[in-house]
Amino acid sequence: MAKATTLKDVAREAGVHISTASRALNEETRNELSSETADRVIAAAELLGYQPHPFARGLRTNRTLSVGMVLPDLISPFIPPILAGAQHTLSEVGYSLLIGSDEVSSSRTKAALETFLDRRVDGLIVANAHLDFAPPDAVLRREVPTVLISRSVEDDSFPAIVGDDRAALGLVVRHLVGLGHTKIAHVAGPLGISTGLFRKYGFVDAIEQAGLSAAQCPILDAGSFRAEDGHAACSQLLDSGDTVTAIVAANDLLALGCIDAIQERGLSVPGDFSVTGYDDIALVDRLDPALTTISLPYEEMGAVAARRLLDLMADGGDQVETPHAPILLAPSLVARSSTGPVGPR
Amino acid sequence: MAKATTLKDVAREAGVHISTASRALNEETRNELSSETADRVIAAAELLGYQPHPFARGLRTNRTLSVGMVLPDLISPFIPPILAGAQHTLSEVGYSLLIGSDEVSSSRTKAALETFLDRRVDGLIVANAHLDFAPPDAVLRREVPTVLISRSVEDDSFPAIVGDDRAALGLVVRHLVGLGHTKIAHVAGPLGISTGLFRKYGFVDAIEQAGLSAAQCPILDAGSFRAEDGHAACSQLLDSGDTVTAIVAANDLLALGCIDAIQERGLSVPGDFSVTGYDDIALVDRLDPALTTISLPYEEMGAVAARRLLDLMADGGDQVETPHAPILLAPSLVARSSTGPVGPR
DNA sequence: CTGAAAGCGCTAACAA
DNA sequence: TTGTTAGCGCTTTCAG
Repeated sequence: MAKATTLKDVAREAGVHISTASRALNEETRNELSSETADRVIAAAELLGYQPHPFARGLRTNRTLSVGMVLPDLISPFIPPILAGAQHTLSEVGYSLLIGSDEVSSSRTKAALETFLDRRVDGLIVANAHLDFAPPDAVLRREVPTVLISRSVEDDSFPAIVGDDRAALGLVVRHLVGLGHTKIAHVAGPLGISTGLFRKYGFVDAIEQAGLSAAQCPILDAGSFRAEDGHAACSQLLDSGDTVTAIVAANDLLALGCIDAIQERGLSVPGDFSVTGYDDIALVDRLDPALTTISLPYEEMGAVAARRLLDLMADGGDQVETPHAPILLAPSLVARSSTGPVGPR
Repeated sequence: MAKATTLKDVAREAGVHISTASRALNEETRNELSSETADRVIAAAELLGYQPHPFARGLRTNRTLSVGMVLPDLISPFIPPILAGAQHTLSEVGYSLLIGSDEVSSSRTKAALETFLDRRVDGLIVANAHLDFAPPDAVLRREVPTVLISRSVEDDSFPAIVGDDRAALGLVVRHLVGLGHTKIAHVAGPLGISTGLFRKYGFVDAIEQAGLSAAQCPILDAGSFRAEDGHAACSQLLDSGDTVTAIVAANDLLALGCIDAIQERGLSVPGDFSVTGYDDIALVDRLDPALTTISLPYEEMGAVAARRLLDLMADGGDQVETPHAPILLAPSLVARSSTGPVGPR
């Protein structure tokens, strides 16, 4: 690797002292110089293809212009848009994004976080949703600005960007009630993950708001967000002889598993049961039946999180200690053919 | 931000000189010390929670332990697994991954690449597939180890990890021929992108290998990888009165567009036309008809690329100049219900 | 085996 | 307006 041209080279080329060159190349200090020398230095830098060494600079300024992002994984359908939103927002203002994923293990989350801390990132975006996860001390001590995505923390001690699960479940339940359903089941996701838990709470709330009988609206725990577990939970429901006419699943995959279980028994969706999902992942609009689901602006979530983080970092050391109210992003209902009026069954 | 403990602190705590502390904490130089002092330093480091500052180290060693990855976008279904494969492989050996996406614009690719270069990444993974893209000089001059994904370059001057499009199209065409098809059309993707172009070449080859008449196997250019363009290309084919019985699309989305166009005309898949896709994206197995397609080990592609890059970086400055034969990853055919025997039509 | 000292490339006081 | 001088935290000769 040919060694890069340094500031010293530029200074020599321009016939000035190295510190003069530094000032000329730095927006904020350029006005301390005569425009002639400044121009000369800039020309020299251009000529030599000078690029400041970020490490040398960072060593002085204590900033890395990088932020770390921890994700539960890279594959789940709603993750890439979040990543994209954050990446674009950050790169526009010169920040680089480091990524780490934990593959659903909170020990790896911690490891990823510690790697980022070691690398002295200027900020952190944590999209890990495990409720049992405790961040490293340095994070807790607010030494590095941090925002949460899809996860709120009990004491609001960090800014959080979350989908409004309560509103979403309200939309879903009202949609079903509008179709005549009064006995509605919920197939819940993993309750150790905030999205799983909060959607369940949202469901309970929505049922109450709608004036339905909680006793007639059972909740099944699928324990995960996978289709097979939705299938299992729904099978159990169907075999129990329960008389619900609609099933609200905590995400799209669980909903697909439910539909499988229903169809396996020779029953139809939405003829015998209406089923709803959550996330509006790709191609669920093309399935038969097309899935009624909740759409969330995931890309915007990433972007909002990044902007919030930029604000935080701009505030510098004086971290606001006051509780941060979570920023809720509005969901929308996408009604398709997996839901319909209550049948005569 | 409370200032972190430095090597100097550790040295003072252990009662040794700073350089001694450095040696004790460095695997390779530890044996130059008496094990007692070494242990003492290590204990002190542990006690103070010492973490070496990567910038200070990087400034000396000229290594950043980071690699940059440029992707066409973050959303396309086959991208996240590639990213995941690379990320895991690299993080296991202590490298961090910086990501940049270009949103299908080669100017942004260049910008991303230059950002990475400025940040002095130790290596580069370029998954950008634009054939008209010219990398920055520094990359061309081999100043930083680089591997390509899903893109091979004419002169084999960079190692490339690619799916074996030729083999894949061979599988597809033989599958169709096995079902009795002899007139097969190809709906090609964008020809300015290597995957689009090479799949087209692969199709032409496969037709020839199978001994079919090229004249009876038309090629339509969809110009993109989107369903709507597949729909348009296929509509044109259907309206032209052509007598093909099977359609090989360059990716799954194009295939779905083709199926739409066929069904709109009251025709059936696979009754009247067999249709194949490419990529095996999520949920195409649940569509009606379920899509026959090609599955590629995308996660492995990311992992292989990362390993290849690690090798390259380990080789240090002495970049092998000899041409690098592309590493081909084997595709597999996933036969589903969108293909069937030639009908009586 | 350990200490001294130089310096990676840059910025930020402080002088002139 | 410009130059001088210290370092940022670390590794690495070079002495001892």
